[in-house]
Amino acid sequence: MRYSAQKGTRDILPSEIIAWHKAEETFSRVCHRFGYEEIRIPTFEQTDLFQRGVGDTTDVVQKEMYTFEDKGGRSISLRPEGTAGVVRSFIENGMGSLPSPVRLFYNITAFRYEKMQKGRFREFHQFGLEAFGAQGPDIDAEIISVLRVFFNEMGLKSIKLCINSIGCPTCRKAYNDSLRDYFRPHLEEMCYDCKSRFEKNPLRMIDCKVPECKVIAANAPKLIDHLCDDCKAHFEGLKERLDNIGIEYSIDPNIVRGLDYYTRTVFEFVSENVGSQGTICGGGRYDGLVESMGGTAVPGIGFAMGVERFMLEANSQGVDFGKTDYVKVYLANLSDKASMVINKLAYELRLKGVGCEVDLCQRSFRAQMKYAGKAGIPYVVVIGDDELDKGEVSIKRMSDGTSNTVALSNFVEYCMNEL
RNA sequence: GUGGGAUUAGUUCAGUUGGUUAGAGCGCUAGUUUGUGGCACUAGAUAUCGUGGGUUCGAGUCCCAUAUCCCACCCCA
Repeated sequence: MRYSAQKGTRDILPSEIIAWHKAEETFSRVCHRFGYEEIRIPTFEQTDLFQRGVGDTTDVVQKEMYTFEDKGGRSISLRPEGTAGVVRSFIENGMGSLPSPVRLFYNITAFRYEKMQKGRFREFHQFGLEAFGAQGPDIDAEIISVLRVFFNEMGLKSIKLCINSIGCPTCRKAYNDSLRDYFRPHLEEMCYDCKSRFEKNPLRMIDCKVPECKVIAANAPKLIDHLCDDCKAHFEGLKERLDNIGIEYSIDPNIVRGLDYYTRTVFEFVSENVGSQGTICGGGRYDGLVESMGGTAVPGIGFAMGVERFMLEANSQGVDFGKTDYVKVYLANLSDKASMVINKLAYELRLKGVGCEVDLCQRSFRAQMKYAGKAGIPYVVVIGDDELDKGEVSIKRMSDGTSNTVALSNFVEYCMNEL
């Protein structure tokens, strides 16, 4: 045990990969069904892209990025999320001139230098999606419904949707003023951090974890009650659309996304079972982001789902991912002569698209049967000198032990059609 | 960044107040009279007991350090 996987990284072994394929395939299928197309973006970008895109003041950028200098002296960072890179690509490739909306999805790894715990890794996977150029709440409802369809297709029940609006820069400014009015009389009783937050970012005072502050903050005005008319109309529009298509949600005024770029709609899909890492998916609108990263003013919206967390939830809900059936038939040999014929047959089967296995370990016949049984291979054909003489083989179905006799000359075709 | 638990075979774990060659289940390999698997039975392989120090006649067991894993807080996906 010389080497072990680095902290926060893990191997996804063959026993798990079935579930991953199912999830990846389902996500991509559902996205395609809505008109989204896949994009693949680089694993690293220049550090500045994330500082600007994700936000200089966020925890993610301040202390969780894998940043290093390359041999040309450039500061490079492994992507901590997908949106910044997709926005960069959108601008760089002139996608603004494509018919709106431009809808993209992705399946990426991302990297955050964090202390690990359940459902949190340093290298982790995200399914994500971004849509550019749609202003109104229809697209908000659409991306939420992408997720609902995905969960439904995967057989997941009871994933709770929480929505909120965090307004636009205009209403946030007004809201900050009313927050200061509220907190000003209580400021003396509050913690050091909150006192310093008071001027800079009173929004943060709301989710302070110090018990005394919590009591005071409980009755603070909610941003959602102080939205400007446009933002309020947008939020009402979203609720109306979700109601219309029958997607349930609850409004959680405490959802404040950790990434700076969000505006208006923010939402989360939360596990109802588990607690702390229960946020399976988070997303929202980012109307100012493209412009702030050097593009034209184009509204955007997207989400990212933590695939590891999704898997955790799927497993705890007992989702059945099925099993693979790549190998259809095992060709057991009874002699060296038969083994030669078998190798030829196996090659031909594989050329024709039938998965099969043969003995590679010089095992006894009995051991070959044991192997085929343990490997879960559904059919076994035994070939020895008798079969070669008669020109006939019998194909045994392992599930019930019954067998069929087939002419050797017809064997490949039989496998292609019947197994 | 703060706090808690753990580390013994491929894996899950046992290991008494410190005392001889460190155990079990599962898995793996082979076999149970030579041509039909899953069950059962028999045999076998595999451990520098996380690493480095220390105490002791003697350490898997006690002490110190360190690494790693797991979990919670914070934050997030």
